[in-house]
Amino acid sequence: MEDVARRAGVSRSLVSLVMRGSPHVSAERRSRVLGAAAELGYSPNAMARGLASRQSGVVAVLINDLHNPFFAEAFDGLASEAESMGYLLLLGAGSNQHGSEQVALDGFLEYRPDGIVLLSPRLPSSAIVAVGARVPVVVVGRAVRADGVDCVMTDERRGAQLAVDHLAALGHRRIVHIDGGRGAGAGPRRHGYRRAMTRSGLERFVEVLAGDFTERAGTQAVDALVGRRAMPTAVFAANDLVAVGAIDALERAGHDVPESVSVVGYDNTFFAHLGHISLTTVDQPREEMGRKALGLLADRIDGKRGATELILTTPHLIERSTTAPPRRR
Amino acid sequence: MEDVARRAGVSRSLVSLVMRGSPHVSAERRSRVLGAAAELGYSPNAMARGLASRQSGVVAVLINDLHNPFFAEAFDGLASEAESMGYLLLLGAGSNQHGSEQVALDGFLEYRPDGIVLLSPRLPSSAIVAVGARVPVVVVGRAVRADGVDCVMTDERRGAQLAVDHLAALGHRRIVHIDGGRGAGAGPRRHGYRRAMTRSGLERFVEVLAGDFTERAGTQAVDALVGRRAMPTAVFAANDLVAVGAIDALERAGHDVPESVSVVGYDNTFFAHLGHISLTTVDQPREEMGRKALGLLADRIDGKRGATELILTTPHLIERSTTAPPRRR
DNA sequence: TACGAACAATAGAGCGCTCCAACAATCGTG
DNA sequence: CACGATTGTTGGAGCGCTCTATTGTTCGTA
Repeated sequence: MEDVARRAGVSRSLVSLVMRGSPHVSAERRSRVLGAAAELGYSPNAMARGLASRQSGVVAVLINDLHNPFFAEAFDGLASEAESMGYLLLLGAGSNQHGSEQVALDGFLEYRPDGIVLLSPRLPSSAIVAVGARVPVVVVGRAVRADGVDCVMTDERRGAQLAVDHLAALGHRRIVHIDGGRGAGAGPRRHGYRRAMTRSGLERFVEVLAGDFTERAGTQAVDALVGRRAMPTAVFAANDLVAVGAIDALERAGHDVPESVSVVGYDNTFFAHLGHISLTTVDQPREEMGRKALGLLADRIDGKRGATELILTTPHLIERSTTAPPRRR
Repeated sequence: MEDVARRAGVSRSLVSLVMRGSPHVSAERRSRVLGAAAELGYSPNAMARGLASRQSGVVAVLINDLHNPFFAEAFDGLASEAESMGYLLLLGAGSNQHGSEQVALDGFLEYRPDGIVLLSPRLPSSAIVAVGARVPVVVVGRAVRADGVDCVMTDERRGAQLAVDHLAALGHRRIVHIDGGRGAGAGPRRHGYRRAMTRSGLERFVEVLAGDFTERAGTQAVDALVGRRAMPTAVFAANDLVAVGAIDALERAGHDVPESVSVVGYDNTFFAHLGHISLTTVDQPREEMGRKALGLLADRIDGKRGATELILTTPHLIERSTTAPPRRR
């Protein structure tokens, strides 16, 4: 910076102003500085800038499981918004190991990001509250009540209800739910399933199979199901990955989908619409959620808002080919 | 840090040594410092550290298309290796817009990462060479010859040959290739296809359809194909997404896969093995590629190696259910 | 007992930038 | 035409840390 200033015949401060795009610089000097910078191949040092200005221009994003396309799609929304707002995204993926999410989070904090987005975290709420006290946080896919923590999530209960109602309307009664275990949003979906079943008068058919947000969990849950005297006629899976795993296991065991068993997923991730899969599923507006998350964060960083906010997006049922009326006995 | 030092009754320098895990600190003082840090809720400031030490501990990763599961899987390898080496990963996803990859790259450079990993970049080689001159770079999925730039890629020609040979052995002759356009690795795959066709004596059947590494490209290419007097009996797609798009379009047009047309993909991404898709494809060791990329980078950062290196991984054919002998006329 | 080696701890300079207060130059206004 | 207001520019302090050189201590060895 010193060199650029000397070459342009101005002070270091003026170069700084130009680099930050200040309007209080004469056109002539601006172009002289820019010229000198280009000639010298100067690129500002973001670390020094961050240190001096006490803000980094970085938003850290913690992704729970990169393999789930849901995150890629939500990230798209984050990225497009971040780009237009001039934030750089620092991404960390917590591997499935226990506690690794916390480690990644602590690492992030050292870089003093201006804000943090947690995508479907499995972190204990206490950890999230603690972070929220230090830096603005937006949680996606899960509700956390704490100062400095905003949330963006789908109305999961409603989503579950859509799935169950659809199946019930087709005539299904034995509808089981393979849940998402301790994953973000799994709880509300489970509750929503229970409530919807009750509302449809199917309380005695309620059955929740322990799962996880992975394909493997879907397979395992179905494997445990197969061979029962009374198979369910429909499965409501915690997400699309689970659904796909479940379908695989069902067909392997000789149960056609949807002729013999109907399956509904959740998320409407990209592979749900592939011709060969054509999964009936509950759509979440993933990109929009990402965009809104960054919007909330930016507002809070700019101090535009004090009260915490919870944005609830609306789920929609996407009917495809994995659901049909139950087979006549 | 000053506060911690005062509280522990030591100098700032000593606190610094403790925070960096130096071995030349007495156990007693170390625990005193650690204790004081914990009481004060002190967390080191990575920006200041980076500024003073002239290294950031950050590796920037530029991903071309987050939607392609290939990248998520390669990123896994990167992340696990980065974690064990103590690097933090800064991730940027170039959206499909032209030039946005360059913008993201320039943004990264301001944070003075210790190294950069480019996953299947579409950047012009000249841009990569320029970056390589400033900071260690590893390119995955594409060969770039330049100082300071190492590469990790699959032997694409061999991969293409595996696909073509498999189809030829089944008896196919009209084998078309939907290519990956200007995407990384698309060129070598295209060449490999041509060469393999020639070697199998199928030179006159060579036909390359312009594509891209997306599902949509596969659909469009097939749509343009359908309705010809002489349909090909097999399609070699540039990657799994293209393959899946192609299959969709084929079935929609009434051509069963594999009975009427065989399809081979490339990458063996997670959805290729899903029961309903069961795509025959060419496997690339994605995680391993990620790990090796970070290994190369770390070696270069540590100055362990001067010469540039190109790691070529070996592709394997995974036979599943989208290929079969051509239908008898 | 004396001496250099190894270790433990410290002071102080400086990393590349932003920010604040201060300043000169130009402007409009009564 | 003198005055404060505005605009453009500058020097210098300081962000929170690391690093080098230096000093004080303890140890093993002759």
